[in-house]
Amino acid sequence: MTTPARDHASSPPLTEPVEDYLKAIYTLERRFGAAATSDVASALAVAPASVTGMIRRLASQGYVDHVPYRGVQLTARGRRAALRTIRRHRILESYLTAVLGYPWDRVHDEAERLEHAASDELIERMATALGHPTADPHGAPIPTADGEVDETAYRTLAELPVGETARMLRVSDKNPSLLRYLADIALQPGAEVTMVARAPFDGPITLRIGDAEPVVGPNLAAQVLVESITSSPLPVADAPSATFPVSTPRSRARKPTSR
Amino acid sequence: MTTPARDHASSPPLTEPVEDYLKAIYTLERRFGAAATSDVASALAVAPASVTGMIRRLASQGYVDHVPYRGVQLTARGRRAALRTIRRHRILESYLTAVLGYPWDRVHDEAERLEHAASDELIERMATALGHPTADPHGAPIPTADGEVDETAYRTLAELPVGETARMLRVSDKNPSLLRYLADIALQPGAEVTMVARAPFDGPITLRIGDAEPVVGPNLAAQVLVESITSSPLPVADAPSATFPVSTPRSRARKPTSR
DNA sequence: CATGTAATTTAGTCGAGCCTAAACCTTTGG
DNA sequence: CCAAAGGTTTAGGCTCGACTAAATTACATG
Repeated sequence: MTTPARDHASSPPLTEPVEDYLKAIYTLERRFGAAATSDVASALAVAPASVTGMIRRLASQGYVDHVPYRGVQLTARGRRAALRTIRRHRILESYLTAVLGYPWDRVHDEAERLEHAASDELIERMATALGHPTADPHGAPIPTADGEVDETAYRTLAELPVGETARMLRVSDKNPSLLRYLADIALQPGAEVTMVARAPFDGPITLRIGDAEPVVGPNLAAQVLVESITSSPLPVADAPSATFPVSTPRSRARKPTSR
Repeated sequence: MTTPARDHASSPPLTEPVEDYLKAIYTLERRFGAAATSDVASALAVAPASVTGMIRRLASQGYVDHVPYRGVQLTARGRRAALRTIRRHRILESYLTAVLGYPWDRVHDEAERLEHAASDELIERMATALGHPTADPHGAPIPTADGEVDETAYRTLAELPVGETARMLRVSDKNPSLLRYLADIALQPGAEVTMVARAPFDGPITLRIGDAEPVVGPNLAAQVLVESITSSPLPVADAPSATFPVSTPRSRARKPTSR
């Protein structure tokens, strides 16, 4: 052991913009395999040229691999950093919702700012206070402190065959009015939803949630992730649970295939 | 009423450094009547020339009045901004201590970062959760949401005459090891302390706190603010209070005399 | 009252992140 | 297969907040 390989030493602390870039790249990479400059730019509301500049810096510090004109991918180091920020964000959202009574459509912005300022200690205290939740209020899985996440790709509600019932798992936290509407029709993580009918040509979709039969557009349905309920009829609501759904644990993290 | 005097409209949001400068200037101004460039510099660990630069900007935006070579003072606008940040800081400290179990010697740094990121809504939710405390864990008064603070200048423990008893009110939150020591000898806000003896020539000071008689240096005693107990014998501890002392309300805010 | 010292300000730079405009690849459609 | 269209990068600038070094002011003291 010459150099003790202090590999994941805490590194110099990342700036706020850097954390935001890494988070955005992580998400885009998950979705498309690599993050395009213009997608990062619009995710961060920044000019494409600015992205190129930042990417150069990130690459020089070993957070991303960049093939000019071809997009970026996170290195292991970059991935670790991104997941750390995402963990903070999701624990903050969980805490704000469960403990401080924030409505689920308004936690995102708050968490977005706090995630850069909160110490590891604070985050872990919050996680402990919550009993180490595995998902945030929108159903997004919370990475563990050492960078494991469930990255399973679930189906969207739009893809659910007519007649089938599924459990609502997750929705993006970024659209407050969508979230308010979903709360209205009781389509929240943990809820059971049945595909009653789907009009042709991307027409309206009729669901059953509890006793109600809301009709929603295909765009909305495409934003909601679900998991088919094939097995047990229904194990009832899992507990006298609070406002905040502690989702069932899902499959373990999985390293991205390096193609 | 022509122009509705939207005087304290929220203004453009302040940057982190600006909030830090205003806070530092506020504190120094309270202590010395005006803030000297070099004092601001050392409070913020920044070069004096940097302070001059920032002060120029703050003055041009109406947050401070600057007389070159003579120091700065906050304008009403600057004072409002400073107190807003201070309120955030102190509520955060209170919350972290009372709800999340932070020890009082370690809340400062965390609050220092969060105070720039937390929204008004978050701060008010925390304040509500705590029952709108009037002082933080170190005894510092919490400004109200509309900028009122108790600015009474209390005596230090070092000034307490021999034989007199006082109530410990406050100590700076910035020195963790001092805070740990104070906790050791039970010298915390609300505690009763008696001046037993004071050795001459700034010698050691003997106190009585409960049944113990700790001996402390004059430097320490000078950092602790107290209030003489002249009136009632002692109204007992005010409640089955938590770890966090909700100090008694003190006299109202008072505008600084403009000399 | 002159002068040395300490505090303050000016002058000139720098890096981080952002911008616009212009040049440059890649891809795709004719 | 060639050219237009998009996406990407380069070039050149800007602001904020910091720095050092050098000039300037205020003040204490002999």
